[in-house]
Amino acid sequence: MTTAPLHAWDLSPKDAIALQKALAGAVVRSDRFGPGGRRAIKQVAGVDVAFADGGRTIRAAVVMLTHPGLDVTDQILIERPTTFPYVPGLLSFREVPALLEALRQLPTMPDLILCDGHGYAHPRRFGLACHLGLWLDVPTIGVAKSRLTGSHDEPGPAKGDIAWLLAGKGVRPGERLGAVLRTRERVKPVYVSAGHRISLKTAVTLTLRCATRYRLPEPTRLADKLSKVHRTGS
DNA sequence: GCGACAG
DNA sequence: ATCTTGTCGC
Repeated sequence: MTTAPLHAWDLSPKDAIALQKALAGAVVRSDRFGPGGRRAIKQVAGVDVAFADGGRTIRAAVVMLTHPGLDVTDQILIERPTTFPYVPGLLSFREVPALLEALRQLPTMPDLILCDGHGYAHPRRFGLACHLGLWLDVPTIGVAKSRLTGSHDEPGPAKGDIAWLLAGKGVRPGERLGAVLRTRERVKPVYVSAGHRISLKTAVTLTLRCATRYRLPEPTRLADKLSKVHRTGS
């Protein structure tokens, strides 16, 4: 096998997996906000994508909000051809390129990004949130709606209740990969895991802080809504 | 070999 | 993810 380019998105599945293994070790899983590593979070962004034309077009959306006020300050929506198929475990190669194009159109880079998908809770510990965060060197959190890997018990029924997502057989079995968090009473929980430059504990705290009255935290919920806005409205 | 499998 | 209508409940 040839050496996988350290910065390319059009890789074969085999090379994409090799790249994930090579970059996983560079992900920082402790709190390092801002240039100095301890700046306050004043801006938080949510990102998500949707597909159109039977999957041939990918639409990336980013919504910027103030923190902790959660007032929307910027909204970006871009479209481009889909270039990578959906392959479990390789989601970042399909969505990150479009997300980067949308994020670079923001007037300023956010202090934190909430992603729709897993971060550390990934077969090779390199989910979409890790990949995007490492690429931009910005703190990121993975907030997924369903499980990709690992096992867990059912969290309590109250808002804020959690259950740990634990690794199955493989390297470090039983390792804590993320948290299954109940963001609203009696609603299906979400899976929270660290992306880049953040600890799991802080990821859970911030996700909960952004989850005001819906199952999904505001940044991600609004980005999801924006990505599905068809051309006609404004 | 047989399932599982983010969006 | 997307394809799809109405409907039950707070």
